[in-house]
Amino acid sequence: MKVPLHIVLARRDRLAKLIEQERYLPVKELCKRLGVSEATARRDLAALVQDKRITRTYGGALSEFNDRFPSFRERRSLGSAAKLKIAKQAIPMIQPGGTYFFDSGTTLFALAEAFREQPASPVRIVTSNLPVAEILAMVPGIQVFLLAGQLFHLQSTLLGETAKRSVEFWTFDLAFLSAEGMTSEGLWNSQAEIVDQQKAVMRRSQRNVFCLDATKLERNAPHFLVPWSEVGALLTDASPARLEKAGVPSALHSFTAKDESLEAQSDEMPVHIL
Amino acid sequence: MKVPLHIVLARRDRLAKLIEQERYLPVKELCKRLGVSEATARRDLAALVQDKRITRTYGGALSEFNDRFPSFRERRSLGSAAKLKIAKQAIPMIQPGGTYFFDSGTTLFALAEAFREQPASPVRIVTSNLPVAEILAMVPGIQVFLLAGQLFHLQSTLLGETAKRSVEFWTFDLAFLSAEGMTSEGLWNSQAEIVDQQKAVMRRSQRNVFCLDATKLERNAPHFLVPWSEVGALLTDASPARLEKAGVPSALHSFTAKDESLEAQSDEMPVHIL
DNA sequence: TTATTTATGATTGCGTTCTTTCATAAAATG
DNA sequence: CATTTTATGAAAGAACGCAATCATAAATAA
Repeated sequence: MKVPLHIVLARRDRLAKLIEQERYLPVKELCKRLGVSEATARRDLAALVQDKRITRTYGGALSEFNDRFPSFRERRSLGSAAKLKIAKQAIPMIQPGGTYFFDSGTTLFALAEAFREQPASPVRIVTSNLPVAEILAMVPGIQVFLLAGQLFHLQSTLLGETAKRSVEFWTFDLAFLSAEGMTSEGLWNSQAEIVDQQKAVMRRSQRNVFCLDATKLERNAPHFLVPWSEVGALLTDASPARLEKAGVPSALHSFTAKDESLEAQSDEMPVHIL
Repeated sequence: MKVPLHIVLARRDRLAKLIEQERYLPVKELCKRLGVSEATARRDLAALVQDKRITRTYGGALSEFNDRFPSFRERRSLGSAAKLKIAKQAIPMIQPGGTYFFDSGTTLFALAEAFREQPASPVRIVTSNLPVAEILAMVPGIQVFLLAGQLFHLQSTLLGETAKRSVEFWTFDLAFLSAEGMTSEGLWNSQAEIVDQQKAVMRRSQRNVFCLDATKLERNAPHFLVPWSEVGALLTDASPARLEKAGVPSALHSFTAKDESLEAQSDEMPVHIL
């Protein structure tokens, strides 16, 4: 029989969390835990695969691991040229005495690694990104604060209601944020909880700077984050031509200083910033 | 046909590494990559399961994720005999469905390491102790929550006003706490911020269990934490005689089950609990 | 309210994986 | 060298998972 939509979505969320926690679960086990038939479990799994939140295997399901959410340590090494370019442009935005938020994701980890080499001091860094916290806590002059929240080891990030609430303790001079995809409408992310948290951060921040490499262009994700009108700045290695074609407002195409040596390492053109 | 033993073992090693790299591989894929029949692949997989190097699923195999972070394996060994004894006594107190607080400090890290080996499931673990969070977040069935707070790298712990406030989100069935010293008056700690946070935790917890090895006996520290009257239970490897001499109330000397094999490993006598 | 939509679980047929058995050929063993 | 041991792949049948179909009942829309 039909069931209210919010119940279905809540169950799928529970399902995704179960798989995230256990890393792998066979279909039968999922049926037992959710109290649904195999047919429904399969349908839910198919929906989560569609949203790229899990990976299906014969007889079960894995938490997402290969293309979009490899575990943090695996992802670190990938796509470093583009991320380095973005980081180089972001670092001058960090001024002594300020309070900055670092979002989850490998792009922000790359920024943290670069920032560690030429830190502004003193600064306060607030993050839900454990690897970021760990490397920056070692640097003299940097105070590192973690949000509260549930720790998901595959992403090494803190999420959930408590994370969102602990954002309210802060006001940020600037928040460095990331997303899974950008289209003409704006920015998208794959998990509702991440979006919620990011929105909470944006409300507490004077400026919001989004860091997305070119692979995110014209890519969709299940949850809408923000329209371009609310994006303060975009740091990317995508060319103006590609941004134009993807429908990113031209106000966000404007250049900052180019770094020729870095450009040579990437097939994309220079970094842009409003 | 029969094949030399070292070839077989080398192939199994390759197989284990493949699975570790990819986290999951279906049997057919393994056959292709190793150039063997399904029968042989299955037999190899069974051998690796026997050695606890992988986990088998219907249609494939998963890496055994504890082995994916070798740094934790190294750290596992440095738990002293006293801390192990305390951990062994603490673990039965952790019941499925409960919410538990793990304090900062190496004693609680040792407890977390022991708990990981025989976890109750499902449980919620709340901590300000980053190493504890990291190792427990990998265990299926354990939900790990971090408090907010400033990260102090030397102690790998979260402290400060935000940490204290984020304790207020929780109520604990039981809190495992540590301290720097115990005297006839009660328990002491070295940092005011730690004491503040511990007091906040104790207010939110139904039971408070303190874990202190015998070296803490008759040791002072600058900040007073609690009198013995407010201590729910004490887990220690100190003998009743020494506790008596140090002025610890005899109500806290009472025995639980002894573990003879463990006693032999320590110069101190058995673990006590109220 | 009535009508429409749709989430669900049961069923059926098909494809996949698993276990067991067996013959074979090469390694081990003496 | 002769004998024993055993790693291998093939095959058969059982067990299992999957996609498609369908009736049902509850949610949604009118």
